[in-house]
Amino acid sequence: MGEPSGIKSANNANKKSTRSAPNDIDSLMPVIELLFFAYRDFVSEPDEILHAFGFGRAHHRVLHFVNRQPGLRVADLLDILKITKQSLARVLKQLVEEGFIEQHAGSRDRRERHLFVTDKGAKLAQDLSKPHLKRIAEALEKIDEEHREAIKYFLYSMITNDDKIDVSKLLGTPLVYTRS
Amino acid sequence: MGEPSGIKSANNANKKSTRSAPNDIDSLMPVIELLFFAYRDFVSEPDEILHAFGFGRAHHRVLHFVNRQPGLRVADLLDILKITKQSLARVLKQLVEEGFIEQHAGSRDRRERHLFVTDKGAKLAQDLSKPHLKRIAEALEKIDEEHREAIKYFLYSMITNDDKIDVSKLLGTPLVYTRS
DNA sequence: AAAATATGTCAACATGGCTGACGTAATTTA
DNA sequence: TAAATTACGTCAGCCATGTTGACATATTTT
Repeated sequence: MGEPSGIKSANNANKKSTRSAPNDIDSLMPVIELLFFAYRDFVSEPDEILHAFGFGRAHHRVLHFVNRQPGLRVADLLDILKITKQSLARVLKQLVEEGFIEQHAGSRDRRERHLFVTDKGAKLAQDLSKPHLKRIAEALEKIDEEHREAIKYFLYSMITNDDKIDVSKLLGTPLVYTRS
Repeated sequence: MGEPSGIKSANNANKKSTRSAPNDIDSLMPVIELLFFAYRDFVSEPDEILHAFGFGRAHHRVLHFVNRQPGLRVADLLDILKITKQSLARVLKQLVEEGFIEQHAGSRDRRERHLFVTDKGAKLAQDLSKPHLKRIAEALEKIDEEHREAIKYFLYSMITNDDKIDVSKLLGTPLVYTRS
């Protein structure tokens, strides 16, 4: 993540760059609403696919993160999803029973359950990611690299401070967020 | 919305600007995840406030949009939220009964119910928006105007095409999205 | 041997989606 | 003007997914 070139590191030192984009309520409210609309529609296509499998968004999230990080432990998943183990257990159990995810006891610590997608699970994860990747690719295609960094930086900034480090590790970004 | 300066209007004509930001899966996946984490944490603070009132996210959405657009009709709200009237009725009823929202029959068409927040409703809407505005303001403070436009453009791009016009109208943005 | 940890499970509850069916008042249309 | 359509409300029930609390089991750490 870090701070791309266009990100101000000083405290609003550059007056000019802030022109016509004040941080008043009327400028910020549309961003709140854009986040709502973006998320509303972003999840809509996967939701339809999931429904055909008798699954829901909760299954999607589990499958996604297990697919992306093979060997993830249950505890890791709880940290990522921020739900209770009972909530997770319900959907994870279904995914395991229906052959989308496999569990293997840890070799060093055999209490741990390491999670892996099966071929079937990988296939579904890929199908679910397709509409997401398409939306994002089509949007970013028209956006310069510098701006893409700003977009990622903005989304990253929406994360609660205490969780930023965890997320940046998870995303494979070695940089730790620091306030300017 | 429109297309800010940094947005490419040609079909990837400028090779240089795309360097080190390919649209491969490994570059795009973190954006999917950032959207998840951003939303997960974005709603977390309002959720806590709502809980103290015995309300949930559904109440928040209704209150937010009615507050932002006084006189909104029930049908408008259904279009915005994309839920069924039965789902809306449940939360709207509570908000009306508890004095956060008022309904007034339309003057031209008396079948219509126009919705307005009461003072109490406006106060709660404001309290709920505070953590949102804070997160966004702090993030955007460090971001140049040009990049801010890119961020809004990106979020707008996540919206399903058929709904883009509605949203741009709602946001008070006169520009209609057009593909380049 | 005792304590802590990782995970699983049972039971019950709340929120907020959904479908389907039906009702009522007001407006529009044939 | 009678009939159709529209805007909205409501009843009933189902499903997904969040919650809390309590307890069990295996394994590792102290």
